[in-house]
Amino acid sequence: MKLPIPGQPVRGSKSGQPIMALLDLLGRNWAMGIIWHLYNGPSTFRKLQEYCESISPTTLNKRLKELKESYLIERTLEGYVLTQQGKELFELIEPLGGWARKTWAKNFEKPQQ
Amino acid sequence: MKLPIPGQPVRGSKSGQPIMALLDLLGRNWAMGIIWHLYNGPSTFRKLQEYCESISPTTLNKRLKELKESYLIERTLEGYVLTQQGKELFELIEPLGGWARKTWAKNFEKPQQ
DNA sequence: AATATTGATACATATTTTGTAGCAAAGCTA
DNA sequence: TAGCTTTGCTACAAAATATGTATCAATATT
Repeated sequence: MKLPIPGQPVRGSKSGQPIMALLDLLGRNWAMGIIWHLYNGPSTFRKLQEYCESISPTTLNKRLKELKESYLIERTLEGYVLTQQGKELFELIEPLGGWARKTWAKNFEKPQQ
Repeated sequence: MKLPIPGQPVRGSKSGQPIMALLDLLGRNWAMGIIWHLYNGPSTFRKLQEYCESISPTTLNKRLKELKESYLIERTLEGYVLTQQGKELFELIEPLGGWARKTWAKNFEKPQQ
């Protein structure tokens, strides 16, 4: 899958508006999950495989490459880590957690008896 | 593709933590793009097809169904619209737009001469 | 009554992901 | 130093998804 690059055509925008490029990147299987997990600290390839419970190594490797090329993660001696920008991005996504739990999940609760 | 429901196993979490269910849902092709476009107001199926420049009707229809069943959009006489929760979700995602443009996109600019 | 628009479906093809196996490199252990 | 283990990753077939084009029935418009 082609790396979505702001300013170049991406899925959703021929002109490659940055937000569309970002949504294309983040909208790929597991991309946000990887960022989510890495916020807790460095993680090895195998640890990420465990965390992301059903990711295949092929896909994990593809996502890691894409996120690296997008300046969101990097590989260090300790394993994969978020870059400064990766952390910023996580912090933007982070509020979804509380909302999902406090608001959205309520829709799916079984009706009380 | 199975609808990800909080509290049930989803990609990324056997226990179906709400955030994982949400990331699974939003991580599907075009899901965030659809929400993004609908924030501007009601839109018909055909309009969405235009906006989401290369979505196929099959996929659009699938995403619309999923987002409806997830209480994020609904169909009215005016077309598809965000529900209250859909708007809340958009507002959580919205800051990504500015960040993508002001921070992230800079990485990809051609080096100055 | 004829035409256009809309929300969708059918279906073949293309793309992506999974799942399993396995490999080479590096680190430990005896 | 010879064997285990762990790690990051690749191969590859099978399964799941998405695309692209055609088309349809229902409704709106002229």
